[in-house]
Amino acid sequence: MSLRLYNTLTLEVQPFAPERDNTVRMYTCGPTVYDFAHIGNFRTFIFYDVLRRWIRATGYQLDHVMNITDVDDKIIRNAVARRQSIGEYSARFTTAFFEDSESLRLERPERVTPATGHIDEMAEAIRKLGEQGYTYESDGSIYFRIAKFPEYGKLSHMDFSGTRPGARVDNDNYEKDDARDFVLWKAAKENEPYWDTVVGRGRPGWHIECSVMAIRYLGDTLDLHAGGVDLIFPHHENEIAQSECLTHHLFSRFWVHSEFLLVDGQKMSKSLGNFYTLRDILSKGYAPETVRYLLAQVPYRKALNFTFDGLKSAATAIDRVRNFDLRVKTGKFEEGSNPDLDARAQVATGGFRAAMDDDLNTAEALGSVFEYIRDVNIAMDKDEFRAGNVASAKAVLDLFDLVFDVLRPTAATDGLPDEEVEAKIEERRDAKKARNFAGADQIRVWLLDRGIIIEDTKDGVRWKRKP
RNA sequence: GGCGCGGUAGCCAAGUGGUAAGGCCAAGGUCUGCAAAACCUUUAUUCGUCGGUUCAAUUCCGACCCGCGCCUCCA
Repeated sequence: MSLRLYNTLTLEVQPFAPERDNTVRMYTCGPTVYDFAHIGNFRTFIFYDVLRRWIRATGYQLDHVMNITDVDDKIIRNAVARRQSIGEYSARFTTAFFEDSESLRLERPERVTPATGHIDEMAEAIRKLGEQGYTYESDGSIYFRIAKFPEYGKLSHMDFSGTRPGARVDNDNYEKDDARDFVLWKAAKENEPYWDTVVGRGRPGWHIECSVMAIRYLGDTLDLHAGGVDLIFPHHENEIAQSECLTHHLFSRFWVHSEFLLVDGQKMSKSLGNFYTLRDILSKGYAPETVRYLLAQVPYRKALNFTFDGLKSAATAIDRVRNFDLRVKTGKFEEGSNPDLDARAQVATGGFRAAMDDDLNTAEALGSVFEYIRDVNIAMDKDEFRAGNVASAKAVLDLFDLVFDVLRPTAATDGLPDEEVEAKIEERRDAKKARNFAGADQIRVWLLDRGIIIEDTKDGVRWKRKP
């Protein structure tokens, strides 16, 4: 079985493979850096990351481009309010975004492209669209005339044929011929940053940056374009219109969209005020990988209701896998190998792969891992697990961690050094030998207070740091 | 109103035309000096409601109810 993905264009799950050679050309809509990203935003970025990792696990190379929207109305508004340039203002949040991404263990796309680094190319694209008659000007701004693109609506599956033209006014008070027309280029206004370009003085509309940067780096036709479901209309619909009128080629073969993160059953959003940033969560003492696990475990096309109970549950589930990992890596097993257990591992990895191939069904993939863990724990309890089975157990854990990447605890900044922990464990061992259990328990509590958890096993003492 | 998604145990959640994975929580138990970890048992005669097709439906069809999202900036 090979990778299949739900394509918003066709509303079907379809086999996915790159069109040319072995490289997947993928574009994802990145953050608008006007504020800290919230964990709803990060649900989508984690989805990109899982998708990336599984595309590579499938055996493809990746050329993944993600934009940074570093010029837009909110950035301008906030920068002006602080008497900063938009560059100064957005730099801070771009940095914060990548810090958060790193703590969530998100792989960095092959190319990260800021909008402000591509203004002239956007202007040139707009000029070309104008040459071909797809645009019109109004008060110095340039609009895309959707009436010229009959396929408009094919992604969002909306029918615009009955849309009546008429003078309507959008939020920015720009005049448009048709309510659905969208702005490609905004005329310079007072107190706003602008660029002098072949289409005049002003700044780009939002949608054009993605079209221009995607085509520039990945070619006329992408294999895959991803984003949150709220971008289907109008953003991605507009990208298609611009791009396909520009190149006269299909813009993207696959469109893949992640569902929302909800809070109290409602979309998490800045405007509703019901959002948490990653920093909010971490300050409550949760490890970033807990957030990663929580957001990755629910398949990306299902809305996920965020709760702190869910977060706690995620932390415990990670612990279960880590305990098993520790048991595999530190256990003392008899020589030899139990063929049944290697076969069992095969079933687990096979189930995991099949689930991931099926439109990234992470929930089912996890089921496969947890069933394996239970069976092997049982085998270990019965002393049926052999040293020769360690390799296949590690293979299951490696496959799990290739996607979920939560086994490694985020390093505590102020932990007790390993040597001190070992020394204390030695001290406790002596106390136990002398049957001084009170003393031994005291040491255990002392260590626990410092985040060290001691476990006595028949093979000796095992310890770990509290997550 | 149009388009799309969803309603499965206390919570999260997978799934198939033949009788419900997995995780968390809870209770009891095994093991242990005590813990921890691990394991065992218990927890949905039932999958929003009502019809239909079928030998058989949670899974297919229809109607209805409820929730969410997009249709305006938005992951």
